[in-house]
Amino acid sequence: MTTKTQTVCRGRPCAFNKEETLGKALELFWRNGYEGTSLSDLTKVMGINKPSLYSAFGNKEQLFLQAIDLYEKRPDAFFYPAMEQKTAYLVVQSMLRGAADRMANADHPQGCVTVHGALSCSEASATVKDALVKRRLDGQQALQKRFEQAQQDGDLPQHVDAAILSRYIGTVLQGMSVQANNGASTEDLYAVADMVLQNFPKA
Amino acid sequence: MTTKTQTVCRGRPCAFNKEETLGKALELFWRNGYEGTSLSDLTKVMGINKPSLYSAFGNKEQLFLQAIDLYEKRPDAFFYPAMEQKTAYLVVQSMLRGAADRMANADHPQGCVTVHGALSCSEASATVKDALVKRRLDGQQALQKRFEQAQQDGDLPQHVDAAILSRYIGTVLQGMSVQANNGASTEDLYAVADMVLQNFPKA
DNA sequence: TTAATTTTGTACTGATCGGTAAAATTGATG
DNA sequence: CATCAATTTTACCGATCAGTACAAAATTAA
Repeated sequence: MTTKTQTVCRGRPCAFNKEETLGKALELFWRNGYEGTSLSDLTKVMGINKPSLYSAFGNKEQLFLQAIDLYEKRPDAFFYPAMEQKTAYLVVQSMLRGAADRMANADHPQGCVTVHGALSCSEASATVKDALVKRRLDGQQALQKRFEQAQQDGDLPQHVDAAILSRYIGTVLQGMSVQANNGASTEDLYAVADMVLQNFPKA
Repeated sequence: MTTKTQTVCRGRPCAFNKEETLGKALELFWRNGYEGTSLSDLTKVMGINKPSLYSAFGNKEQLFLQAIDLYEKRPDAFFYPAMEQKTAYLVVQSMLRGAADRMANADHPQGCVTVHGALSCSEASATVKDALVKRRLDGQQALQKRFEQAQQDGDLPQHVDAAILSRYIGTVLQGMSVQANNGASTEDLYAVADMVLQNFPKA
């Protein structure tokens, strides 16, 4: 158990910044998927050798899971932060526009790594696939809870089924991830987002 | 160039039905993706040896592309057939309900192989990924043309942007594929489809 | 029967896969 | 300076990857 910044430790100090290195792994997994990324690719991009990678992150699978953790916590994550908007409409607006901005951003791979990381894979990688499915379902459920809260707050009509609405928004977000993979621009995705927002149930 | 049924040929006859065998390859690619499927997996499920596979289908990449061709032409394909409905609304209704039915059908892998086959992959498989992107864009463009026809027919309002509407529907369909991968049932997907249909622009 | 032709099963190729053993290197501690 | 602990580099492991050489088997044509 090593802490990220160098704790006062004996022995040779770690020559790389763990979080920064993990970010490079994330970028690679994001672009090429879990099975499309090899350890040689990883060590090359991360700038470390395999034994360093294994001692710092465990193995390929654990490295991936840690990269996904970083993905959801990184500064320009948009999903969970959007949940803090004041009304259901504003939550969805922030979420869809955030998705349009980020998913087609050329500074990093297109789409969402939670969708692209391991949508289909061999049975050997089932653990990773299941972890991503769980992330997606967790996000959807959190959104459902947010909609239920909005109904209590009075900014989302009572007749709306929060489970179905959150599934619908989740569907659009995941579809936008595929669209970004198709080469859709932020502008293209904004148009889709607006279409959803125009029909969003009003209080 | 061998034709599918046995042409009158010299030499030892082919011991397997090419299209049927291709169907088994499709099922495997569909479930595990292009890179998640190995030649050993393929030969095992197809019931043939590697030299037979190579002489009949070329190589792994060409086998995949032929499997995708089969996918779009198989009896329970839903996308292009839906295009023949009489109005834009009916086209979309048929498309979304067909997707809900087929994508969560337990008789075969969930979702759409055009989305799941190679969403992310190593650069070595870029050809396959690009082929799938092209399929998705082709489908979306065909839908756009259908919407433009509907506007001429008078069953879709003129003010609607056919390009944006087709992108929106494509987004939902692709999102439904991910939802099916998450374990969503046909019922779940129907609810999403209904949500889209309720807000679909009326003539 | 024999020759020609095609597919079959077996066994193999070099390359790469994820993962690790072992020794050299680095730095803090005494 | 010597000791100890951790990380580094180098080299390797068995397994699997996609793809193929080759000869036995099966069929038609002569």
